[in-house]
Amino acid sequence: MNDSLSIGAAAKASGVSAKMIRHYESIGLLPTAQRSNGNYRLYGEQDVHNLRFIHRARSLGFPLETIRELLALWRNRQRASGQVKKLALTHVESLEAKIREMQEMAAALKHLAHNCHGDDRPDCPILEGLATGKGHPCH
Amino acid sequence: MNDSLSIGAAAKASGVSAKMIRHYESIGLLPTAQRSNGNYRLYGEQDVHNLRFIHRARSLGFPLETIRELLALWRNRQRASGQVKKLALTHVESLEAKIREMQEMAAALKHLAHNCHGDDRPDCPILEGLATGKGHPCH
DNA sequence: TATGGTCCTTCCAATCATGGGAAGGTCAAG
DNA sequence: CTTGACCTTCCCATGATTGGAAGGACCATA
Repeated sequence: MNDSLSIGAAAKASGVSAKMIRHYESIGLLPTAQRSNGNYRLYGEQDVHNLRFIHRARSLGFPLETIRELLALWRNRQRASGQVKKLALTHVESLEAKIREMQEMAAALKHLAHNCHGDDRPDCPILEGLATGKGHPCH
Repeated sequence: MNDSLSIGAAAKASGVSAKMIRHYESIGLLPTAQRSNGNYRLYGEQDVHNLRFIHRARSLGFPLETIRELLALWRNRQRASGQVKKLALTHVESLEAKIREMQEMAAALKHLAHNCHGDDRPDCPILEGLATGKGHPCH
């Protein structure tokens, strides 16, 4: 055996689960893996690099379709860094939009909860807020 | 015809789409709707109240299973407000956890993008960061 | 060599909330 | 009676990931 890894070993080495490695191959995010005599997938150093790249991009929240583009740019040594930066900043904007949205939810909810004594009594401004729309984010 | 609304009218009145109203009924979040002669669903004032409650709770990010509990508490006049408050604050925590996570992603990505000139040249710290793990959130 | 344990294979299904669309029934107005 | 807007049910798709079943392959040790 040379320096090839089984899918389980590649999973440990890259941080991507074996399940996901198969999935990424099936949707064409990864090239078809080499196979052993026993039909096991085999992974080399370059494959593990690819997997780690994907793992890091996922951990930054990039959707798989964007990762597909990032991989293509990564492999293309004639790429323009502007293209990469644009993908990154677009993603930052969508992250920040979601963050703002959730911050509004949390703030509205904390406001409602603040006025709720939270004991055994049935009186509850949270339910009232949900029922009437008072103290509700603009919508 | 009395004060009953069709599903489309109830959708407009509540902000919940007709598609979703049917879905909520199918998963037991809403009671089975009354039917007209022609088998159309009919909604009264109380149903629209329910739908608006659900719509507001969704807009605060509550998952449907929690909304199911909130509806039960809303209907139960012997509820303890502490139960409601607990559901609300648990949800606030999960919102804040997700917010923190996404803020870390955005910060790491902005850091990488900050060092990328973003022009026609191929040199790109963002791709390098993804490839090597430098400037990466603790993981 | 038999056997068990661990890895691998493929395929199918579930999550969560929502929406799209097909094929067909109902209803009001013209 | 036709037209068009609405309704019905049913199936499928999204995005990323995980779970499991059923079966084959590999390897160590007894």
